[in-house]
Amino acid sequence: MGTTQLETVPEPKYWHLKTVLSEALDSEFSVGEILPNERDLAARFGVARATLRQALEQLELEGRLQRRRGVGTTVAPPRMGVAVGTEQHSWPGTAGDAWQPADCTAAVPPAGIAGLLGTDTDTQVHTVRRSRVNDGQPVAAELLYVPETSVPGLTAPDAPSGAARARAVLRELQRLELEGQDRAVELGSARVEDARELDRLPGAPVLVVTTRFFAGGRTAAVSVATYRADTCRLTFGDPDGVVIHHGAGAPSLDTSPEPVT
Amino acid sequence: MGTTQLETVPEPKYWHLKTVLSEALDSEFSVGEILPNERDLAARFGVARATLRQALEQLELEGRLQRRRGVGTTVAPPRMGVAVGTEQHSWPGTAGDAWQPADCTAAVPPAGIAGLLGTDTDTQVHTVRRSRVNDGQPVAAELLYVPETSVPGLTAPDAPSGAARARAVLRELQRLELEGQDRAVELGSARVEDARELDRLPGAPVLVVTTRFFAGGRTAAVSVATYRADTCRLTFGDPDGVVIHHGAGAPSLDTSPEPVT
DNA sequence: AAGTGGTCTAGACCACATG
DNA sequence: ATGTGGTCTAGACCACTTA
Repeated sequence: MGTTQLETVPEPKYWHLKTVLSEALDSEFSVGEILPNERDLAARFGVARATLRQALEQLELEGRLQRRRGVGTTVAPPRMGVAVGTEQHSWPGTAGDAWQPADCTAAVPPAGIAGLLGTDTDTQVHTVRRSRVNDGQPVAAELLYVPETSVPGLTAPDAPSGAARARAVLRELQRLELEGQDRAVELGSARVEDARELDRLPGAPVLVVTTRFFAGGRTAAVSVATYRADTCRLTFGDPDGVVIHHGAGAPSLDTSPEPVT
Repeated sequence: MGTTQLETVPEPKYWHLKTVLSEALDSEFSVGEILPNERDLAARFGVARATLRQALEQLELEGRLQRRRGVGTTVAPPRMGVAVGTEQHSWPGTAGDAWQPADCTAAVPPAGIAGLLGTDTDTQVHTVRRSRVNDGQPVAAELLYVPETSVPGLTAPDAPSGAARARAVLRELQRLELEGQDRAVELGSARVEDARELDRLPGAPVLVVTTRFFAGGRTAAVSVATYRADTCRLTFGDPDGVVIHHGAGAPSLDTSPEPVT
């Protein structure tokens, strides 16, 4: 065998493809530009469409591309920084906290949430749906679970339904003294309802931020916020932009205007 | 048409499969148990292997499964909570901060990092590699970028190479007064080197935590830490466990012992 | 109606871990 | 040597958007 064969471990095609495309995106395309369709791209690189799609999926996961069925694949803008830590030590619903209450129902929370709240697994709690919009684009959907004992002013099922009731629950929360809170971030996939609200397909990758609010010596409320992982970079502390980290190890500066309040 | 046709939008097969498997995992399997192989599973459900794999991929993304080439697919334990916010306002390298210095070289950082540090795009900086292990399992790999001006005690290229030099850089950092820091979390995919260290395949989903350290009125160091997204839940604030959020919307309590620190 | 990305199939071969 | 998951192919059809 006279061939050189330097590659002891040949790189998978889709990985190499991803690298090539990534460099092309940096040099030959600008934000918002549409790429050739998948069939053409696959033919151009001499691979099957499934292989090309594997590369595109990774690039989308890293926030480099945006794909929309029936439309095409476009070059995504840099991820926007969304402040998560600045409202520290304040209740949800405080004036100008970037969230917009959408709805409120009484429902039995998932078992895990009930455990955090210390309620029975068959006890209904106020369930407030809120959504967060940045730059005119939906970036997060939230479910806020508030036991009825946390907002005694509303125990009777008299409250109006929908957005009005949501605002009422948030208003009652403000009356409590917030003693502390607690956050966790993990990767998840969008449930059907969240996906619709985030303008993504079900199963799309999301960053799930779970926050516990403490008052009166116990957990007074739990928030589960799902952020679009492709377009969002969660910032804690100073709301200044930080860095964009491309998976390939070539971060670039984020110069977006950071329009968060 | 006399058929019922209630499903206006038929659910994709892989999505339904994922739901079925998820319920099976909750009821019929225990942590660590190995599943039947992909070919058998696909046959059992009457789908192509690629379709089954699409469902398994999602479940792995959500931390429910662990797949290892040549071995098989096993039921993953609940995600472990790794504290990210507790060492707030302390330099990296402080005693018992869960990180283990591995190496240090002088290298030109990626353009984005250079921008954050305010160095020229062709200036070398100390680049410290550290790794973090929880429960005997690698959970994160970090690159810490320290401009030579931040640690003037080491400007000469006399320092020993490798781990010793890494410790020296960290030690010098402690001498500065930390004025603040700044964090951002985003989704990324593991670079080849990180993947090897995290015992994952390249491209595996990771949570990238970028931290800026401020001292002397400027950015004195930048840390880019990549955490395994499948096994880790990043906790901020109190190091107590929070919640596990299964993508399907059925969170369950995390009862793991939280061995942080 | 045409064009896009999303889903699905039925194969094949490869890299890796284990016995 | 065997069995596992990982990669890849060449097609097909579907759901969605836009014109």
